[in-house]
Amino acid sequence: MKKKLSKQRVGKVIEILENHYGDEGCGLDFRTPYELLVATILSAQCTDVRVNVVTDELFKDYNTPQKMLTLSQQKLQEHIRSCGLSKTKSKNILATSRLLLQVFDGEVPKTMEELTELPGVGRKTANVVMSNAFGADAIAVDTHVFRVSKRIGLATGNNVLQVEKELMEMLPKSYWSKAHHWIIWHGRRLCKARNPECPECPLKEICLYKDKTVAEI
DNA sequence: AACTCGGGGCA
DNA sequence: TGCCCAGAGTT
Repeated sequence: MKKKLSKQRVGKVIEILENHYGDEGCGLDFRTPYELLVATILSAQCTDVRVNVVTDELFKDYNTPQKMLTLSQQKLQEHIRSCGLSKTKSKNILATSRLLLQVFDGEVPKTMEELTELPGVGRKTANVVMSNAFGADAIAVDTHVFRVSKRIGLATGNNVLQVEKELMEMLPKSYWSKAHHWIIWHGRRLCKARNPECPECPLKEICLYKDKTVAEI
């Protein structure tokens, strides 16, 4: 039996998150489509803070497919070492850059189908590019968004597709991008997968998950 | 659905 | 030391 979601409640949750976080934690949405694509590939199993440190340096000289391909895989691997999984990621970034030049005329494609064809680009990365770079009607659901949305009562689904659909239904489109950031930031800072800091949480009065000390989601 | 990739931050 | 991290690909 699914719990019913109320738009009124959702509005309250978003209002609280906005007042609490505002412009904090505006991670990966300020780059060009290519930079955003590369940064998001790098973000797998790695915190946004580390991705930003690495890409701030990397993109000074290598912010297009052409420039990226002047790097050997070995050299790129050294640049992105601290993001982890650097062997796979460097290989995928170079293969993707090659495909962009050979198949997509040097541009980042604008459909989910084409994006997910690129090596190292899965549903989540494609979604981030579609929504953040091209303003498409999409909300990227990662582990934080999935967990936090369910805890604070923005979604009830049991997979990312359901949660994505619910969030798009429950949130005004003008808030999709901002809400996405707030939810992720909240998941990093307080609503952590394990040992969430509920006493510090601005949502503790209305959260469905309050007072839990062990993660169940 | 479960497993692997992986270096660095933090307890 | 051991655990964890804005996922993707393979089996």
